[in-house]
This record gives sequence, structure tokens and C-alpha cells, in this order.
Amino acid sequence: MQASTTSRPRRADAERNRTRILAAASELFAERGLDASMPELAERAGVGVGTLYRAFPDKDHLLGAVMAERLRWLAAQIEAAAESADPWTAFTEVIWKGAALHVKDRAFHQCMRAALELPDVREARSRTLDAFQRLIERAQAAGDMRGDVVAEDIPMLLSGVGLSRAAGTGAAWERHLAVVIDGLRADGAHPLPSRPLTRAQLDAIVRELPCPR
Amino acid sequence: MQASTTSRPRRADAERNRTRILAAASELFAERGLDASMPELAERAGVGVGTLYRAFPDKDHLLGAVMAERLRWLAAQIEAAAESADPWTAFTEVIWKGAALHVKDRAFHQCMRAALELPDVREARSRTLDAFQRLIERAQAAGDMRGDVVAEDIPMLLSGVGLSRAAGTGAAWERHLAVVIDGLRADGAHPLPSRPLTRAQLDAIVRELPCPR
DNA sequence: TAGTATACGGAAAGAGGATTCCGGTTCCCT
DNA sequence: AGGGAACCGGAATCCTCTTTCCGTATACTA
Repeated sequence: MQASTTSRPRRADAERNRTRILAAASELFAERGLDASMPELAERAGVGVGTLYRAFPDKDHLLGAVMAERLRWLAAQIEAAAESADPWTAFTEVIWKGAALHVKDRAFHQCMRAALELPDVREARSRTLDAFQRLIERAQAAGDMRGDVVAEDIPMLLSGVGLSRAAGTGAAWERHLAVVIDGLRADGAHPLPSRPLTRAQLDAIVRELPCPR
Repeated sequence: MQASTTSRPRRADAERNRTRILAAASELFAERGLDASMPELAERAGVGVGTLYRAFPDKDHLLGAVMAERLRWLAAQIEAAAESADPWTAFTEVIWKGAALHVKDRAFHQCMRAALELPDVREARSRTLDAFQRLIERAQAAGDMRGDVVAEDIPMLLSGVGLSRAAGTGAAWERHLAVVIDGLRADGAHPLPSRPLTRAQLDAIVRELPCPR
């Protein structure tokens, strides 16, 4: 007797629609981010809303399916870079790719920065972090990367770069990334956190925030 | 005959409510960002929704009033820093304040990054840019800041830092800021944009984005 | 090719938020 | 003190999503 999980293969038209839905979601989420609505998604895929909900339980699962794939792609890039003979150069190349992902795919950017709890993404995310950690350690051992960075810093910095998509000219995000990369080099690094204001002073800023009129 | 614009002073209760509304909005927008709803705002201010709409034409005007005040405060900080005898140190201090603003005030962060068209903010924004430009030029002349930064880069970098509010530990954004500051120093700067991937390669990343299944 | 489980489309239900409306109240001026 | 303009509260309206429901159509199996 077969397992209940494999009750029967999907019907051919259902399979075809699932594919079209994923392709449409991949495009539309990239263009418009999480604001892409289910009716829009359905229209772009050329199906009815009901069909969306037969293929995926809800919007989060659809989004999760697309985002997890993006993350797995990125993880593969990082893993490859981590084996390079020149880890610093490999690192810069891979974070250019990661930044490009943030910039070109609004939904990816929104999901990464919000640490959204999406189906399937947790695993893919930790895979990227592991790969980053290994890559970083090799670049540090080679003396090219500052010693006080850790894997978790990278997605954080990349999210920031992704935010610069719309800023100023189209190439603004490239300037942003270049500044960040220079900040990660071993030469000229000043120890983190290098805070010129005390905790008390920072807290004071908030209290001090002037209320208009 | 008096000008039609100064028809009459606001009634005392209206003036009092306007003040309470601004105070409430200042708090609630900071805590919850643009998601703060008009009914919530009204409740926090201790007034009815209708009163909100008598004091401000719509949500954008209320938001704009609060944001413009924040920006003016920041502009004043930058202008003061621009006159300092040690422009680099003054610069680091002022961007710590700016980053703190992003981190502590969700709405400020959301507005700055989206370059939202809000009533009153355009003028305040250009004032901060002018002040940044002067401060930057002095820090560059002193040999402390890399020569290829311009005023527009700073709000962009700060937005990125502000994004790190929720990331990891509470102090993650301070690490982010410290990396950015090091990236802005004159020593160890590599010329912008220092792009390791060609335009064609970057474009390929997008096309290459794998569609799941 | 007939029968049936699956799948489809799109209308309707449900939810949440911005904005409007209006009967009742409060301030201000004389 | 009294009249009226200005103001108040919050129920009601309008809109835009997400998600559900169900009558109809299609693909698989015998």
C-alpha cells in the first residue's frame, strides 16, 4: 500500500498551471514586491484566483516557494566562492550578486530585511549563513578582510544596499556597495563598534526628538 | 480688509487638540511606522477620528508635519557640525545621530527610504543635503574623508543602517554603521565604483534567476 | 467513450483601514 | 447671559485586499 502523502500525481493541467503561476509570481514579486496582489498574480499567470489557491494554500506559501528558490541559488554561489583560491575576490563577487538580487527583486529584498517567517526559507537562509561564515573565515585568514565581521553581518549590509535601489541615479546602489566593501577590508579598519556617542547620548536623541509646533 | 488666509485664529480647544495629536503621532509613528492607523492615532491622542481630520486634511499631512520637524532637527545638527574645527569627528557624530533617528523612528526610516512626497518635507530635505555637502567638503579638505563621496550618498547609507534595526541583536545596527564609517575614510579607500562584475554579468543575474520547480 | 475525481474561473464573503457625515457640544464675542 | 460659528465623537461609508465557495469544465481510467 502506498503512503498517503503520494495519493496521486497532479493532473496535467494542474501541473502546467502551477508552473505558469510560479513563473508569473517570480516576475511580479520581483517588480512590485509584496504589494503584488493575488488577483494581479492570477491575471499575469492567465488563470483565475481560485486556481492560485488550489496550487498554493495562501499567498505566503507562494511567496515562500519563490523566495526559497532565490535563496538556494544565492547559497550555491556562496558555497562555490568559499572554495576559491582567492577568497576576498570571490567574496566581493558574490556580494555583488547578492546585492543585485536585492536590487532587482523587490520581494526578495523585503523578505530578507523583515526576516519574514516563510515556508521553506528558514533552511535556505541558514545554508547561506553557513557558507558566508566559511567564506569570511578564509578571507580573514588570507589577511584581506577585517577580523571582526561575522556571517550575520553580511545579509544585514546587503539589505542596506538593496534599499538604495530607487535612490538617486540608477547606479547609486553600486556606490553604496563599494563603500561597504571598503569598510570590510582589513587595511584601514577601525575596531567595531567605534561608537563616538555614549549609550546615554543616543538615548537622549530619542527623548530630544522635537515634537512639531 | 484682512487677507483671506488669516481668517481667524484657531479656537482654544482646537489648538490644544492639534498639539495632542502631533505628540501622539510623533510617538506612534516612531513605534509602528506608517502602519499606525488613524483610529489608533486618534485613540492615543485621546480624541475622535473626526478631530484628526479637522486638524489635518489627511494622513499624509499629519505624517508630513511630524517628519518635516525631524528633518529640520537633523538639518540643524548637520549645520552645526559643518562649522566644527574637526569636521571628520563632527561628521561621525552627526551620522550617529542620523542613524539613531532611523533606528528609533520607524516612520522616519520608511519615509526617508521611499523618498515619499510629503507636504513640507522637500524643503527640509534639501536643507540637510546642503549642510551635508558643506560638512563633507570640509572633511575631505582635511584629508580624513574619501574624495569621491557626495552629499546624496549619506542619506542613502543611513537608510541602509536604519534597516538593521531589527536584525540580530539590538546592537547590530551599530556594527553596520561602523563598517560604513570605515568605508568612508580616506585611508584605505578604493575608488568608487570598483565593480568586479560587468554590467552584462549583472544583467545576466536577473535573467538567470531560477524559477522554482 | 462514458463516468468520475480533479481542477477551473470568478463571484461573493470577510477583514481592515482611510475618509466622510452629522447630531450634539463647546468656545467666543457682545 | 445668549446666540451662533467652530468643533467634537464615532458610526457609517467606501475601497482594496485575501480567501472561500460552488456551478461548470476537463483530464484520466476502464
